[in-house]
Amino acid sequence: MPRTGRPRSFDDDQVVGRALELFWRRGYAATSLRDLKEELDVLPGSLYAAYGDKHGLFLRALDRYVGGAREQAAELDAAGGPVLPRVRELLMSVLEAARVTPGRGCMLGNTSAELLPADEAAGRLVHEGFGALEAGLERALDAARRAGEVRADVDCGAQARLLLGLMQGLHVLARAEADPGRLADAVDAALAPLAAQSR
Amino acid sequence: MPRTGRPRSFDDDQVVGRALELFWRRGYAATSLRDLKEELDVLPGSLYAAYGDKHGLFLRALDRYVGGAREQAAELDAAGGPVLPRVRELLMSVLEAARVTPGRGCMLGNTSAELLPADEAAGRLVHEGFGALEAGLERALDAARRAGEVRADVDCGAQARLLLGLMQGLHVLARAEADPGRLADAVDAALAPLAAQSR
DNA sequence: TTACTTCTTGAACGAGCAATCAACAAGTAT
DNA sequence: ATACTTGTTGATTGCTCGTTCAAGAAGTAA
Repeated sequence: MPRTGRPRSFDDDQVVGRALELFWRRGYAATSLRDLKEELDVLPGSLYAAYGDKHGLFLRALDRYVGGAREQAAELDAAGGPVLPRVRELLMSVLEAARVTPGRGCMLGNTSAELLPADEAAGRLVHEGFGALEAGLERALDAARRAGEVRADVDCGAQARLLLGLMQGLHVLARAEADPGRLADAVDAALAPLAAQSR
Repeated sequence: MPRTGRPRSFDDDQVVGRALELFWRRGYAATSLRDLKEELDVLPGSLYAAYGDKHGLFLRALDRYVGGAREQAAELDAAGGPVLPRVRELLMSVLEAARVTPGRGCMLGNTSAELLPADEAAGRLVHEGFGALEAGLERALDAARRAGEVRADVDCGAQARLLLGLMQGLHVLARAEADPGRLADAVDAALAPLAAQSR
């Protein structure tokens, strides 16, 4: 069935992507429609016609971020090979991101701090994102345990929650730290007890 | 030297305390002067005369929170006796607080997410608070190591940063979790490798 | 061409915001 | 009592916010 009417003048993917960048960097409330209009080059009326309201656009952007988190989680146990280095890389990338792109943190954690638990729609997406990361970590650790890379007596579920918690905490701490790299030894301290060969 | 002029009609400590409660629960931007006026029973003019502006009052409230964090940190290695149970209690209290008082999190983490690194004055206070907690944890673990409660090969500084990171992460995760208690096993997973007698 | 549908445009709306200020009140000092 | 200092009061300021809307533009359908 052919569509009728004037065609949309902007690219939906691109607008949601740029909106994500803004909401990620400045937060929900601190990002005004004026900011969005100037960064996205889309006038308020069009934004409202396409996404309902500011909150609707935010949810679209957050949903895209959750998709990215899902991909990151899937990569942890995608290919074979050692898992712990990939987990370490994921956590270290938090500190590296804080160094090269300060003041962004994690969109899930930011949203959690700013809008939860009041905003239920956002809460569902954040919960989904955290759930994907936790499940990805647990699957990866479990596979590593079966492969003998991780000690047999490790509770992979608990460890996954520990690592996810540390990851979110690093995002928070790194914001207040002039040199986020100072926190790197905490990552190794968390991973060391997992390795099968050590100790 | 005796003071002259009309005496202040409100109690400074009480006002700062209630302001902290508001900023803690709702965040900086989301707490309006109208909210403050109604909760504190102090009119805008008086607030500005006493604290300069909204941001000044916020810094006073944040400073008080930092003082509380400092006390918590000091209690970790104050009296003698086993340290690990007290550290465990500190982390578990995060989950308990999320259950009984949902949506508050940690004022340091909240401020970090909302205002850092842009707000330098707030940044100094948050850095001070995190620093006090990290130092308190490290001192406590170090004392426990000397007492034989903690394994001799533990890097107490790295562990302190790990535990502080986990603590902040739990604040973030607990907001998105219907049952924060689900995260308790992550706390035990973090502490288990420290204990001298285990394994 | 004409009718119809959808999207864009940009000004405008009411609401809420942080902050101000002149008039007034309540103390102290002499 | 008078002068002086500081605090309170609450209406008001200018501004920014998210949102709306009527008019026009750009496409399809017949």
